[in-house]
Amino acid sequence: MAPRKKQAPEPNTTIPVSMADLARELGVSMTTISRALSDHYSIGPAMKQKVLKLAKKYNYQPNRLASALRKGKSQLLGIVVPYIEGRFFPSVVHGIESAASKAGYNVIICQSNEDVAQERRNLDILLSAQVAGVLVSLSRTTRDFRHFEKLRSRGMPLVFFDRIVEGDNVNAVVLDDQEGGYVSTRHLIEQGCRRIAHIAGPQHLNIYKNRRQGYLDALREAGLPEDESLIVYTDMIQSQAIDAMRDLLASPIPPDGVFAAGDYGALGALQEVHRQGLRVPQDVAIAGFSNETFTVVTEPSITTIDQRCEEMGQAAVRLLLELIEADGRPFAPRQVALRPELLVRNSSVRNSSVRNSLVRHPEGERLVEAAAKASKLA
Amino acid sequence: MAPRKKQAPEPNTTIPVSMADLARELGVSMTTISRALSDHYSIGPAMKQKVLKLAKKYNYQPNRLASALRKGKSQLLGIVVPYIEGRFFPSVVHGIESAASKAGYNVIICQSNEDVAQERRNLDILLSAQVAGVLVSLSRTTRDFRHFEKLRSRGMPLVFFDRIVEGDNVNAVVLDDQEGGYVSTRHLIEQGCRRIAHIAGPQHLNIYKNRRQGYLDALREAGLPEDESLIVYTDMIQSQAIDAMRDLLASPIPPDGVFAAGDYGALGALQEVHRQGLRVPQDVAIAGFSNETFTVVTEPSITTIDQRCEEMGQAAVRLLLELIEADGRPFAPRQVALRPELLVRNSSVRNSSVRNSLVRHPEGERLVEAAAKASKLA
DNA sequence: TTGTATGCGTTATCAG
DNA sequence: CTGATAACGCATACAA
Repeated sequence: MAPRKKQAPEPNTTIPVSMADLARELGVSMTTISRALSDHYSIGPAMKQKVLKLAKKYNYQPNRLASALRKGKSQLLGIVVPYIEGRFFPSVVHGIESAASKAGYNVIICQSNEDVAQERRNLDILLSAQVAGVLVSLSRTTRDFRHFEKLRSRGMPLVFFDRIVEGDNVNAVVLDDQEGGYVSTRHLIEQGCRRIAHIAGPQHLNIYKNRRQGYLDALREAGLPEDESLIVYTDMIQSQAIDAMRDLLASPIPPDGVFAAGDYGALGALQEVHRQGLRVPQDVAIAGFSNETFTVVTEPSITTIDQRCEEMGQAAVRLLLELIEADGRPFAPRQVALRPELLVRNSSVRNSSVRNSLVRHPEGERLVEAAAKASKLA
Repeated sequence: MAPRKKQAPEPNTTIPVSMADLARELGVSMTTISRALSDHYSIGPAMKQKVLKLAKKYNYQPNRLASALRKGKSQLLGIVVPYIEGRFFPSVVHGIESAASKAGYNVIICQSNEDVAQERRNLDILLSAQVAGVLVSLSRTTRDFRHFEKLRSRGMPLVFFDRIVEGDNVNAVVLDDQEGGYVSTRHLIEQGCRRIAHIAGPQHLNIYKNRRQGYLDALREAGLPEDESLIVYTDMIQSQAIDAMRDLLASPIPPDGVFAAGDYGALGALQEVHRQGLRVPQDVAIAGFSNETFTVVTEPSITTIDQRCEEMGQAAVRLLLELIEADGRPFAPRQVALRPELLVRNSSVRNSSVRNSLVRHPEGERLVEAAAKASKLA
């Protein structure tokens, strides 16, 4: 029996209306109703109008569950991210939701909390929910990828973003970190730096490895020596960057520029340079990576790389929709690498004419205002 | 006809298995399968084991769509937020998702982009998706609340958070902003400030109105005069706060403390005080609001109010689940106000002994590390 | 152009 | 304790 409440309903309670109800009211078949509502070709315009009008009158809401059950595909996309915090993932999710909703899809969001087991469970849940496709950014503890095999065997469209399974048989969207390291370093070189240090992150993580490689590429291109003593490996946290910078400044020939593979590294470097009474960017120019919110509020503001978070989300959705539309037909997997954007700010600009024009760093202000807007109600 | 592909399936493609399949294989009825899987009381333990084993063998995944369709309720919660960016909303969503998934629910997330029309559309979509309940933070352009009436008439459980519909006939979770303004100001008073300015936000927004009221409460309690010339109204952005601070410092008796109703206000104040060669906190102590990420990286770090974002999400889910479980039975609406947490940092601590112990501001470091962790892969 | 009939996968009811 | 059956709301193959 239907679980419809037979008991006396609450005072102002409306019971939802179904296609069958509309059909009965109009004295036509459900088929007709269905066709009118889904804008099927074989439907008389007069009939269609009548149906639409009645639907509006009764405030008809299609039941997407029923539709999805029947069609075997819902209008839902699943997202699995390690967590929804910090600057990066929320922005990507923002991009995903926007792109998805524009295409008529909604998103179910799951957090793996950096835990493979939970990642696995999330995938199962999304399968159960009959989502049309899945977007995944890997948990840090994921070393074994069999659970994704399961999705594949079920024919579930799958796109990775940011933290991806390496290889050319997966669909994925990433930032071109190597390019990011390259343009940052080249920028420092263009500003006259000749001895550029690198505050590196953990090299088992691809992003940091690639940023370092980009740094080396730029040095090589400029004919500058690759000096391992100028590279300090850290966990990319502020305190370690401070130590790193202290060591670098204590060396016989201290650096005149620093490319940090993360903004917290750049921040630590900036603080230590200041502490030693040196000037940024005149004595040491600094560039970071990730466009953290704080990079525009430091004194001076920090040059950094924007990771195109929203674009990443959009690109991932685009790819996923293609995959969904392919509907099981052969589809050549694609890996998309987004071009990072160098945001030049005061921590790196030595040319004074350029510098003056940058003092107001408009893109920075935009960022600050956007962030202020984004922070609660402000 | 079922849309099951009749064409030759892809090489390693598995077709999903249903209860009917299991029933056939075991030679029992679907009813039995259903009961075994849903742990119904009237099922033999032997039978149950057999079924569970077979389910595992075939990797059975229940179809939640079918279940929800039949039961008239899904295991989905809907969230409508203005956007997923900045510090606040992502954290709340994080809290919501965690609490929901712990209770066996998943969340569909929708952005209104500060647009009532989209907010309305989102609610319709969520109704269509047959969610079990809805969590809403109002768009800024929402002045008319009839669309929520529709949810109510459908008996859809609804909880507001942060940006709520005022009144005691709604379920809502908010931060106690007045308390926040109060404890911040009292803290400044305890640090010896006797002339405390207030950088206020737009007063048509409740949060800012309430923070201002809390500020006044603290002054009154301490017997300090309420001086309107010490209150500057801004849109809570950095540039306006700089101007505000300049004016305040130019007055005949400049303030020795500033409570800003937002961290961007505190930041601007800090910068202007420094620019004028004054010291923070010795000459002017400063406190902000919202615990933005940058408040721990400024020099000095900024005392602020934590908004309990995650707790807010959790509380909202708790309330919503109660509502869902009440299942239409009379439920007295409840408004929950979370206690804000004062985070004392260097911008406000004048007592040197306390100050030294705070130089490392452990909660700040935790924050920084968490943020670093949260920023991409770091 | 419209109608009839059936099934998607699950669960509730009722009878054994 | 188990089974047969109907129904949730919708979409489609097929007949008219």
